[in-house]
Amino acid sequence: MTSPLLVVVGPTASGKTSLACALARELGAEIVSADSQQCYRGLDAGTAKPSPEERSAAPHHLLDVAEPEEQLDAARFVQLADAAIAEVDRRGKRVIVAGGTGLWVRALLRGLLDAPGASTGFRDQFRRELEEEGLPALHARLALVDPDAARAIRPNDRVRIERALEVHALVGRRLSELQREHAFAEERYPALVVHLAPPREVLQQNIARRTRALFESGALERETRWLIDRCERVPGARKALKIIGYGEMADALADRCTREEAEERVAARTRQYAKRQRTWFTKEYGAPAPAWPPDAARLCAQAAQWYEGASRR
RNA sequence: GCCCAGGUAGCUCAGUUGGUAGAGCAGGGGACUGAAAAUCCCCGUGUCGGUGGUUCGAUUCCGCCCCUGGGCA
Repeated sequence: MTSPLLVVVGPTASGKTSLACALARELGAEIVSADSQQCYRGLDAGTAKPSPEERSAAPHHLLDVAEPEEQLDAARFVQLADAAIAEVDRRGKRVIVAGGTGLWVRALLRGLLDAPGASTGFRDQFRRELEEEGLPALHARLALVDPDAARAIRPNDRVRIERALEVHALVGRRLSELQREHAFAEERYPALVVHLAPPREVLQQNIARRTRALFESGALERETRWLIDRCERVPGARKALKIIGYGEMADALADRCTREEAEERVAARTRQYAKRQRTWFTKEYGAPAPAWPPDAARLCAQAAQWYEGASRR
């Protein structure tokens, strides 16, 4: 009933898209994207979304499924991905999951604990309290209701302090307890994970080249102008300026910095992001094979055999 | 040619009333259960431009030299 998944993960600019497309073509598969930014409409070049040509070579799912001002979270992603996988499966085709958002891939394969999503009411209140009392007071409050969570969460990590308090306020149970019970123990899909990780120099070159092209082509500027215009009309769209590239380009357009500074900043943030991804995926799926570039034909044969075995079970 | 201001970490700079120096950024490592391209934690030896002098001791004070800005000729 649960279809087997070939999962391609790796840092940004590691070649996930082209490998996934090549495998999809050979295996007659469709691709489900696990990317927390490419799911938004209008943010294309800036998020390195697969091009129309790539998308016509292999059908992609979960790209362009939300507006930039909407918030797609990990739980919603899992729902959408489950539906997409089921639909592809129904048509008798194989599924490849490709993506760089570690939490989303983990949530898809092993589930999330059972708790409500973000509550705007709670978060507005939290923001007010944060201003009035300061973060240390809120961390101290967490220590009262959930000492284990308070110990595990750094006193400066406002995002996690907020979430832990939120869960406690909403369901009356400790987040630390829910985490202990869940422990990512679900096995939602049989999965073969391919962890792509180019050598550092290759990755840095790819990032530099991609960043250069983003600025040179004018695509980032065009998308940023569109986004800025949207920010003025649609509440909530501003959060997209946090995505690597758009905020920096917005700064350059408003003369808060030069284009060169913006480009350097974008490249640096991308490198840092890639490093966080490498850390996550290495911990999660082990160190990648040192051989580079990956042998697509061999992977393809392996994958075909694996799909075979997995669906026979 | 003269005058002024500088030359300290990969970059931008702080500092040492004389006891060989530290921030931000970059860089490296790590954490991560509905914001995750987010959020957070840890990591700082570098001929303190060169060379003489004064001194127990100079990156710090003095002389000369080199380099970079700016001004005057």
